[in-house]
Amino acid sequence: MRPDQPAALQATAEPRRPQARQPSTLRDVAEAAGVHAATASRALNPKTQGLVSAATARRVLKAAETLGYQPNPIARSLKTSRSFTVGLVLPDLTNPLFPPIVRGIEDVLAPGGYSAWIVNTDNDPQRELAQIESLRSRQVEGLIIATARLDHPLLRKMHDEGVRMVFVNRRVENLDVPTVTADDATGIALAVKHLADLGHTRIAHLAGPQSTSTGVVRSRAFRHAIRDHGMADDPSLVVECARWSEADGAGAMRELLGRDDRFTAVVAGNDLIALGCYDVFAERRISCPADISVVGFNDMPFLDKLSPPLTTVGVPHHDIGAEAARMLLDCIEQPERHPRSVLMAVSLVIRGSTSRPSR
Amino acid sequence: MRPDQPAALQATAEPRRPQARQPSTLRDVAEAAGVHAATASRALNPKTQGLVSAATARRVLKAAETLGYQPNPIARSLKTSRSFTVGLVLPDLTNPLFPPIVRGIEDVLAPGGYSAWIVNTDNDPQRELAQIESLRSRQVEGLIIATARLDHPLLRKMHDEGVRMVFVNRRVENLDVPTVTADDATGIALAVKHLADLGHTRIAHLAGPQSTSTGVVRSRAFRHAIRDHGMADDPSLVVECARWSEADGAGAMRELLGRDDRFTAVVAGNDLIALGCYDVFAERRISCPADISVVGFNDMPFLDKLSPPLTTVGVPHHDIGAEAARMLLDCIEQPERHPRSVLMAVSLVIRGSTSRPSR
DNA sequence: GATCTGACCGCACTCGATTGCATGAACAGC
DNA sequence: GCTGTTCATGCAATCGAGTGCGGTCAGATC
Repeated sequence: MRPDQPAALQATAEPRRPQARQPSTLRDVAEAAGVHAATASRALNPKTQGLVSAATARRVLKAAETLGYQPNPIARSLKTSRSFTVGLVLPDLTNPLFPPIVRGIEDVLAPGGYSAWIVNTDNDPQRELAQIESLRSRQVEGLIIATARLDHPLLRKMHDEGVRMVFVNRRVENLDVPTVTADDATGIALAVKHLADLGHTRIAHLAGPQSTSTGVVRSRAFRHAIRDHGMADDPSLVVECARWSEADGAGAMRELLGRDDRFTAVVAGNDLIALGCYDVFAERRISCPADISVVGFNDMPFLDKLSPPLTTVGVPHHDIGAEAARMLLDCIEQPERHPRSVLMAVSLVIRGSTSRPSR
Repeated sequence: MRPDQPAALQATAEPRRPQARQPSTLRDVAEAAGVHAATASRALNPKTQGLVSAATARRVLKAAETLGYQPNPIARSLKTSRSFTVGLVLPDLTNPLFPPIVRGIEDVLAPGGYSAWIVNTDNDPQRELAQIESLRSRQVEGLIIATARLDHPLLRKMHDEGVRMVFVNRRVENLDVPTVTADDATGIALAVKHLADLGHTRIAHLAGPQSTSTGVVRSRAFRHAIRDHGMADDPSLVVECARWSEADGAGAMRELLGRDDRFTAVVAGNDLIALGCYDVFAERRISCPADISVVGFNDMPFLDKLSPPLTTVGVPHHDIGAEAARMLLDCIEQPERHPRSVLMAVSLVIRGSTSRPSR
């Protein structure tokens, strides 16, 4: 004590910013309850509560309550090497396909006490590596991956290292990792059938990247469906897009129109590619669906407000996310359980971009 | 060594899952370099590297390199109480307005070595509290908040506690927190001027929630602009939406049509509200823009593909996020610097939903 | 009354990195 | 040859929580 020093000076010495009264720790609780920190720890943890007498447990709980004690997740993670966090690896959050999936994931994780950490890779392997390393160094307990390519050494290596993961939408060739995808083949079959029923006989396909399982499955399903309906499997009616993007969809559509304009309908690899078609239609004053019908895939938000509203294959975004999260939690909490993969049911959403052919 | 035991059995004893050879620690590096862990720590940290001789620093760096050493962020956080993580509090990620903002934030954070942790509140104060507490317990170094309401006790309390934060899009009444918003008033003025120039004389406004600063600023700007153009400030032409949603926008439009259908144009509080108008137009076979012109706000993605393409006020989403992140980093790294707020410039994006009035 | 049992609790260490302090060596100056 | 610096490095504590092990004490048993 130095009574000669003005109190005011002492006060101004420290609190430049109103110090967020630092949260109480386990030791504080222990002290308040008159026990050792170890005892407080056991009393607070349901799994070890039996090691403590009921009376002291109550005292500790009460102390924790009045102090508003919140365990420090960082300290806990350091000691237990658990984080109750999972990583979510997306190509790009601005693709409207993903936010509903994210919400589905979070809705399942939250009740289990887990949270998701979202990163974007922009389909750049460098970025992907950096982001995944960042997630792993933060002790995520598993990863939900939406960026898989058929040939994906990084993911293959991680699988060999025993990293727990679940794929959504896409898979890696010959890699036995639990996966949840839409039933792509059925979706494409529905789309082709719809067009065939309308009377289309020359149907083109703007395929997604053949470096992704989704692109391969959908384009293979397209060719099967075409033949199933007695049409010729004409390779000149299939164009591959390098990426799942509007710009690539537009490019592919221009390519297609350059090759042959006698087709009357297009099955796009996904909705963004279909949007690319719309761009080209606007450019060249092609009328949809009068001149060309278009079907998309995914039923991402707001398609019903397009001009014309896009006919597409509806997939249960939210459920896909939820199911992926459930699968990952299973991997974490019941490692012995055999991993499973699921196909989610799809349905055709018929809107204004498809009609009978006019030619 | 127990040569009597078959090697195969030894192999199967342990590695059910190919153990992710655990990452090397600072002690491993120190040992490899033949120094103490403390020395290794100093050698690896640029700020303390001067305390170590150049020769040992080199040895340590090399050892770290060959071992592929990555510092454990959890242990570091525990000791330094820094996390290089900021929290990002959104109402709902599925609102297409936010993903581009998120990307803007990440683009600024990443070069600084920071990451963002995204949470959704669904505008539910309970959830918001829980999510923010979760973020704070994870030692986030600051928060970027997109859920502010004019009256927001939680945020006010956090500000009093010295929590570093930045608001985006909206603010809290009388709370001096750095904020980055679009120039709402100018945007609305541009919209009204555009409609007035087209010849509209009865212009309605579907206001956003008046519990948000954005809702208040935009509706006030609307009334000012109306008077500036010599029109009557008729309260029956303004309807408030309870939330910034398509459904509420539709409800408000129905209400407006019930009151008076002589208006020829609508300034919607934001794009989602404008989409609600589209829904009602479809419902009642009202033609846009022939019967009623509509202007939105925000220029969220894909509006150009609507039918009709929506005229709206364009805001620099990416830059808003980037600027918010910069401001937060300033708060963190230069606490003495006086906080600033910025208005981002907007521009009118004229598309097909506005035309001269037909009546 | 000595011994045993078992419930309860505290000690001390650990997780991995950081940092104040102390030690030691090398070297200059007298 | 002795003292005083300076620089490099090691020691040990710390962040907050979790946990193996051992100690204490009450009550039961013979």
